[in-house]
Amino acid sequence: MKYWLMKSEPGEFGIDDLENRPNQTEHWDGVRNYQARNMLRDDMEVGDLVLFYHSNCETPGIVGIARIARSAYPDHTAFDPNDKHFDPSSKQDSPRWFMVDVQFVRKLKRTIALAELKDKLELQGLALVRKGNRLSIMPVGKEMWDYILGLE
DNA sequence: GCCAACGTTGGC
DNA sequence: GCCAACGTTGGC
Repeated sequence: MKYWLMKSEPGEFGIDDLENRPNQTEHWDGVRNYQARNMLRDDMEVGDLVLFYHSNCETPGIVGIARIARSAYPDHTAFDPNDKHFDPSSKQDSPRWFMVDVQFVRKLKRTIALAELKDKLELQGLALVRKGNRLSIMPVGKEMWDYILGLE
């Protein structure tokens, strides 16, 4: 089993939104970055666990845990001209973009803020804390996973 | 709202 | 293939 971190803007789709979805499950659409896509498409498997991260908000940080409920399949929002993630170069018979389904597991007791994570020597290898990092999906090693949840 | 960092596009 | 211009991400 693998571990991940996925970013979302709570104003768009936050941990509370996931918790309140039917089945507490939602597809994770809109990934439009090749590096993130490749990991999502090639490496994410059902049962993998995810740190749910809130970005672009008052206190950016990790707020909950989710699990992968379905592995990659074509991101249909890329086919829809009315969707803000529309990409005319993604075709039905050769999709460029993919998504997975993510299921709510639990919220953390508190937000583990980015500012706090940045201070930890143990996490210096994590892409999240590197300056200028913009990757919205990234792998998290088991040791870092355990360490981060130990901060809760 | 500002702006640094980064990715993508397209002219050459 | 280079690189300037532009768009986006996301912390602050």
